[in-house]
Amino acid sequence: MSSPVITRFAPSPTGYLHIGGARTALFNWAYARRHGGRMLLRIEDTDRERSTTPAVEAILDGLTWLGLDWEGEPVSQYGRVHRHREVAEQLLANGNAYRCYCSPQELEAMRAKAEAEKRPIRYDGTWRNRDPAEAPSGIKPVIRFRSPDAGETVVDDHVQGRVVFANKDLDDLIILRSDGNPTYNLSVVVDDHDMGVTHVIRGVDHLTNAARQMQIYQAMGWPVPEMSHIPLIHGPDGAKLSKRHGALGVEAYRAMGYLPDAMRNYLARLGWSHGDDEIFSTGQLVEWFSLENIGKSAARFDFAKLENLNGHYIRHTPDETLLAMLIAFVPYAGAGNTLSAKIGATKDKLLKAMPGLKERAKTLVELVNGAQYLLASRPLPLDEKARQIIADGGAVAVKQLIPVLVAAGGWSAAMLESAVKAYAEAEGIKLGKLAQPLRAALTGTTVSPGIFDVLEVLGREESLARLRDQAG
RNA sequence: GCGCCCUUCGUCUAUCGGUUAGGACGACAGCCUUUCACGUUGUAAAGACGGGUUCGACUCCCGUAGGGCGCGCCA
Repeated sequence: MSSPVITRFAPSPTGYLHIGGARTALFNWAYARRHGGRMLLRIEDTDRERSTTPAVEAILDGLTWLGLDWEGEPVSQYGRVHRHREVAEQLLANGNAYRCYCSPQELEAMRAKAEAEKRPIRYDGTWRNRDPAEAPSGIKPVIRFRSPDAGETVVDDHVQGRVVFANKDLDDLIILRSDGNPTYNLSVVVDDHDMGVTHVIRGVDHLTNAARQMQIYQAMGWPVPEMSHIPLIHGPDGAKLSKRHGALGVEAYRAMGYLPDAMRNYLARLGWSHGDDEIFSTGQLVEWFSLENIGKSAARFDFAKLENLNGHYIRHTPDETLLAMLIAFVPYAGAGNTLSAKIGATKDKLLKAMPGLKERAKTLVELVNGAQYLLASRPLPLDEKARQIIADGGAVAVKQLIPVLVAAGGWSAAMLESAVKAYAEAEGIKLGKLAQPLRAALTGTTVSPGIFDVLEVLGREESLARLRDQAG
């Protein structure tokens, strides 16, 4: 029996859960599920300056919204500093680490010089073999890991393949800061080891770290977990994600009205594939997921495709469920909470209109917008100009009434206009005759997006019925 | 600058030496619908470039170009 799979998602709480992190979490989650294992959650909060509690909450929220659950309580990395220090001391004791008394200024100068001379930017090993007796007084040392200076370190990665690093290119990294706090590469190794993580799945930006971490594993005589470094997600323009496009937190996607199911499906398909399958359930994802089918190149985030998928999921969600989702969504839409009361009060009508509504919406935002004609309070709020137009009447008024309706009731202009025209044509009557029923629409009770529904509001049910018969 | 990685339609991808290079989104055109949407049919659209290896390369190797990531007392 092989040991159970344990994966982990280890975000640093310096901001929201961004889209790349969400996908990393999804892959870790899917892999663990696939193999009947567990996914752990560890908050990498050793950077006390930048870690915040709201960020932790945002991450937990995001994961929960996406439906990605983890095993047990989230582990605070900072809560384990004592253990990290202990390991650093151990490394020091067995000669795999040493104290370095270089000041930050010296290091900065070292980097600047290397850059000016177009040499690789690395720590020069000043204190590597220097007698600690020469240590300047008053300077608190850091502890550096003694990286092997010859040979190579090989990362056998499930996604990247066999990646070889020459040890001479890996300098002696700091594992314990002068203030006694551990740094990332040490903490990760210690935690992954102590937590029994068997599979590390994270972004390729950690590939070089993987090599350094392997050296620490080896120095400690610990088994190295299976590594998988997944490609990054780029913005639509191929460049790094920026705030303007994909680098939004998942809560932004929730606010845009995307469904978690669609999100999961889209994210899974971004960089991973199962033949030609495009739309699949989470169950299928779990059943099919494998590291081997993760591509190696970065993928661009494509809103159009996400939107299409989301429309699919909206259409295939049962009306009652969708209504519930809509109600739950409103507080996140940022449109103001007055809507939520209205939706509550309009539940029955909404549910009735849902079949027509959901076919036309690609996001929950569009769904709300499409339902405006139901949500708008009657009589519709009219400005002075609109009032005058209504007071008038006659043929000209129809064309003027349409914009009023559009503005006041949330109809689509194109839809309403063509509906009115088509209706007049079908009835063989002049457009002007419709002024009165259009006025009624402003104070009436209900309409829905299709032409038949708009006609309903015009109060001509009998003609409507006739048209429907004609249509078959 | 040094190291590592990547490169198939506009985008996400399939292909794991032999295919008319397939699918999806998007685009365009038609059908359905007396609107919109949904649905549906079809069309255009790709192996970065140059060398090898091979009977045969999108697929393997080398180089070039382009892109990405890393090189913090950040994670």
